[in-house]
Amino acid sequence: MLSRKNTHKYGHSCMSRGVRFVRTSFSGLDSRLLMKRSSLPVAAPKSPRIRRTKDARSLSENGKPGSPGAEEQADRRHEILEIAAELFAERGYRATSIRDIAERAGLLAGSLYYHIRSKEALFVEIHNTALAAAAMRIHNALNGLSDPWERLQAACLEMLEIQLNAGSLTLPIMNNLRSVPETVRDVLIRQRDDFEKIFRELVAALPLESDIDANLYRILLLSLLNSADGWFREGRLSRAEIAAQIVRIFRHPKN
Amino acid sequence: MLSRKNTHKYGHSCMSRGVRFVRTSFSGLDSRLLMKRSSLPVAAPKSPRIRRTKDARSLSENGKPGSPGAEEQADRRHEILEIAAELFAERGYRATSIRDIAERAGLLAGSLYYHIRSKEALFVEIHNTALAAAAMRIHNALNGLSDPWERLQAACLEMLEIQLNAGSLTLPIMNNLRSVPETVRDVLIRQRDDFEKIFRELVAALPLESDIDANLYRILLLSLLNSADGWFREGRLSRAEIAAQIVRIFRHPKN
DNA sequence: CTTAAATTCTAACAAATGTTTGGTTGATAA
DNA sequence: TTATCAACCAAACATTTGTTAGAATTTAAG
Repeated sequence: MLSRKNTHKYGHSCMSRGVRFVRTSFSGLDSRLLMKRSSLPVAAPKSPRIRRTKDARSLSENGKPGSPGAEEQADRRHEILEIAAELFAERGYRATSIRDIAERAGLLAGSLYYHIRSKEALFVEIHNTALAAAAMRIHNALNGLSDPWERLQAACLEMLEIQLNAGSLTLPIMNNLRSVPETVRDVLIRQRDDFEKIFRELVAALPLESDIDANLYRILLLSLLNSADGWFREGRLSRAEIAAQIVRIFRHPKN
Repeated sequence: MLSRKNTHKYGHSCMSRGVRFVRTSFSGLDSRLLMKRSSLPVAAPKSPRIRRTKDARSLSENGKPGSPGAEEQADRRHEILEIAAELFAERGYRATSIRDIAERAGLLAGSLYYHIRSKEALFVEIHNTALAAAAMRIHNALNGLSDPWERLQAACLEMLEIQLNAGSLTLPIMNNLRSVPETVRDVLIRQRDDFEKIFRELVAALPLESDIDANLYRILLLSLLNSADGWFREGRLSRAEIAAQIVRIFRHPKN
C-alpha cells in the first residue's frame, strides 16, 4: 500500500490521506512556538529566513481564525501534527525522521518545511498540544465527582485512555525524555510541571496517613500512568478494571 | 578537558582513560553474543568477515579464562562495555554514536570494531550483562530475609540503587525500548521476562487480598522501579526511605 | 634482535539525516 | 486572460551515522 506513483500532479497528491479522522477540536493553545523566532532557545536557524510570502507556519498570526481560507490551512497543519505525533510516540524522537513524517502525510521531506519551522519546534508544539489536551480531558472526566478516591480513579482511567490511544494528539510522548535533544528537554519539563498540578490537587484531597509522603505518592502514581504504554497488555484486564486496581492498591487507609 | 592532541603514538594514546574505576567483578555471563555469528537474529553482516587473526571479539572462545593475556583483553573489553553502557543509559540507543563511545574510550570510531561486532550486538550484550548482574545483586540483597514484606522492600531498595547508579554495567537501559531498533527489541524482551521471575516469586509470597490482581501488582511495581531514574530527585528522601515508602503504599492489607 | 600477534590508526564508503533553494502547479480573484 | 499566492516538488547541501579495509604501531615471545 501507499505506492507513490504518478497520479495527478507532482507524481503524488492528496491521495492516501483518506484514512484519517480528526477528533480533537482543540485549538486555543499556544502554537506560537513555531511563529515567534526568538521566543525559544531551540536551535536558532543560522541563516535568517527571508520569505515574503505568508506560509502556513505563521498561521493564526492574527488572533482569531477569521482569515479567508485559514480553515483548510489549520486542517492540513493539524493533520500533519497528528501524523507526526503518532510517529514520535511509536518510535521516539530521534528514530522518527522528517522523511517518515512527510511520507505519511503524502509529501516530500522538503515540503514539510512549508508547514513547520524545524523538527525540534514541531516536537515541542506537539508536546504542548498533547499536554494541554490531556489536562482538559482529565478536567472533564472529573466533572461532577466529589469523593476524592472516585476522582482519583476517574483521573487514572482517563490518563490510561490518553496514554494508550495512539493516533490522536494526546499521546505517550510524555516519557522517553532521554531520546530528545537537550535543547528541547528543558522546555518540555517546564510544561510538564504545569500539568502535574492537577494530580497535586487530587492527591492533596486524599485522606492519607501522615507517614505517607504525598509528594512521592503522586510522583509514583504519575510515573505509572505515564509509562502505561510500556506495561499495558491488551486483553486480560480492561482499562477501567486497571484503573480500579491501581486505586485499590494506592488506597490508604483501607476503610 | 579531554583535549585529544598529540601525545605519543597515533596522535593520542591511552591518556584520558585514567579516571575510570571498574567495580563489578562480574564475568560469568553469556557474552557469546558477540562471538557466534549466527546465534542472533540481529543485523546479520552482509559481507562475511574474513579475518584470520584472532581479535578480541572471539574472547573466551575456549570456555575457561586460562588463555595467556586474556586478562587484559577482558579488562579492556569490560571497560568499553561500561563506557558504552553509561552513554546508552544517559542518551539512549540512537543518540549514542559509535564515535561517542570510542572517544570516551580513547579510541577512534573504527578501532572500536576490533572489540565489538556491531552497535546492535554491543547493546544487546550490555543489556544482558546488566540484567544478569541486577538479578544477582537482588538475589544477594534478599539473603537471610524471610518476611515477605521485608524481602519486597529489600528488593525495591536494591533495584533503586541499580537504576540510579550510573557508571556501572547495571543501569537503566531497561526502559527506553522505543529508541532501540526493532530487530533488537524482541531479544531484549525475552531476557526481560526471565528477570521478572524474581519479582513474580516475591509478589506471590505476599498475603494480598483476593481482589488484587497479583500480576498487575507486580507489573506496576516493576514499572515504577524501572523508571526510577525518570522521577527520582536527589536530596529530599534517601533511597532507603523511598523503598520504605513504596512498600508502605503497596502494602495490603494494612495489619 | 627478530618475529608474530594484538591493537590502534588512517581513510575512506554508502546511507541517512535535517534543511534550504528555486522552480512548478493549481486554484482564486482581478 | 493575467496576476497572485498557497502548496508542493525536485534537487541539492552539509553533517552525521555505522562500518570496512589496509596500513601502522605496540606488545609479547622466541
